[in-house]
Amino acid sequence: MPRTAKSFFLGDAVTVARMLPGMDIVIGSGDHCGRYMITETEAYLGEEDRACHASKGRTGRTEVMYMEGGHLYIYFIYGMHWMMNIVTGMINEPQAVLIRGVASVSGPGRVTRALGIDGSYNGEDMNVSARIWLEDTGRRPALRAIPRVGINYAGEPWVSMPWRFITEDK
DNA sequence: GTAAGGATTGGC
DNA sequence: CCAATCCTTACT
Repeated sequence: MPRTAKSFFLGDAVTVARMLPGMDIVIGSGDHCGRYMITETEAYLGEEDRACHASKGRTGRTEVMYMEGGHLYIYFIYGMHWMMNIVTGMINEPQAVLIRGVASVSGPGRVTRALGIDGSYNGEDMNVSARIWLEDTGRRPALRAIPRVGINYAGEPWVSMPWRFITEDK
């Protein structure tokens, strides 16, 4: 199965977040080799989106979000969890999609633990990386679109935007 | 330098 | 409900 075309990542985060469920993350590095079907995503859409880290502007942490779509934005939260995001859009359009679930693994912290993702993947380009990439399986599962979680601080309208996508069969 | 809080999880 | 646990950001 071919690696997803680079153009796929250049769309806006909401569009990409809707298309990711059903696709496979393929990760291969030594003792961690695997294929994981994405089941849940959340879109974070640029500096205007108060829930998006880029709403603080360009900082050391958010720098990778300003890169071209296809790069990984990995950050550490609550002193114990890695979060995995796929950057989307053109250069200087800070958007990303949080991977909240893969088949049989629910929760973004559990996803990174299952895949062995850590800070060393921050900035990795899925278009060229030899250890992690995306494959379009052609599956397009039915989705529920509901508000994002854990972002009450963002206020309206951001807290109510239905930018969390989860496969119906869960 | 200091302080506040977090795109979560697991345990009580 | 709440602690864990440390990084990022904002402010002095």
